[in-house]
Amino acid sequence: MMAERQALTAFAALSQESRLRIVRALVTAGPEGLAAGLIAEGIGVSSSNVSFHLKELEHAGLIASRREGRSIIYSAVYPALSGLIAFLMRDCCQGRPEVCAPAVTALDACCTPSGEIVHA
Amino acid sequence: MMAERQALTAFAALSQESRLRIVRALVTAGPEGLAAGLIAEGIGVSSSNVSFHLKELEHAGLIASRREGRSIIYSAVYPALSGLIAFLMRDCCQGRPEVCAPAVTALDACCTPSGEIVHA
DNA sequence: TTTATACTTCAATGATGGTTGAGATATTGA
DNA sequence: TCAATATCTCAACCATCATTGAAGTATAAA
Repeated sequence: MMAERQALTAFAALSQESRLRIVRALVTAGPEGLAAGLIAEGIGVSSSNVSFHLKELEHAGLIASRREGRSIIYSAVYPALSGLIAFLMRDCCQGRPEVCAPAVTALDACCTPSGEIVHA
Repeated sequence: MMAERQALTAFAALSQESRLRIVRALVTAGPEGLAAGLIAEGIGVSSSNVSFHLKELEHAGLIASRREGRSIIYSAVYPALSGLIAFLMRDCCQGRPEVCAPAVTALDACCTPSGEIVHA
């Protein structure tokens, strides 16, 4: 059960443009993750800057890192994201599931890559 | 489809202790909402302070307000919360649903009030 | 209309956060 | 070992945010 302080740290981490883009990139990249250099290139910031933000995200528990050769690979910590969602929506409907059902549906849809397939 | 800027504003709004408590209180309160005074009392801040934070949350689109007599009633905007979750987890699993399945489960469980029932 | 209640607005203060660039550390190949 | 690559640490600067208290607005009751 995620604590309030943990949730606050996570939301603070996600409230900055570069960091939100990093997390989105790692969420879509999957468990294999991405090297710091690739991330910096992808979001268009300096290496020192991406390093700062990666540390923030790691401290918040949203991403994890491992060394591979001279690269450091970062990846999303999916359970932390699940926990955050659960914290936000806990006891959301007071016995009225129709109130929070759209949220469940929205999350279910996340497993359908890149929207256009929905129209197929 | 939620835009990045909208998500950033929402996460920034949720990254402050008083505001996170306000949202949690309104999420559990349900669509009827709560009067500003009750919210201030519940989280233990001054009326001027809760007013400031309620405005922030309203600008972020996470809560809505309506006047009822001399009270102003605030309530959670559930679709905004769903949208935020969807934005964060979009394309999360790259064809591997098992990666994001725990998030779906966590959210499903939100309709089961106060956690302990999980152990039953 | 006067008084009380419920909230909001405003300005001033102190605290926190983001960016930058220079220098340091770690790994690899020549 | 030397040089190149990849990333991190640090300090300084500027910008943004939270809190407070006083004054203002809106509604309702006496």
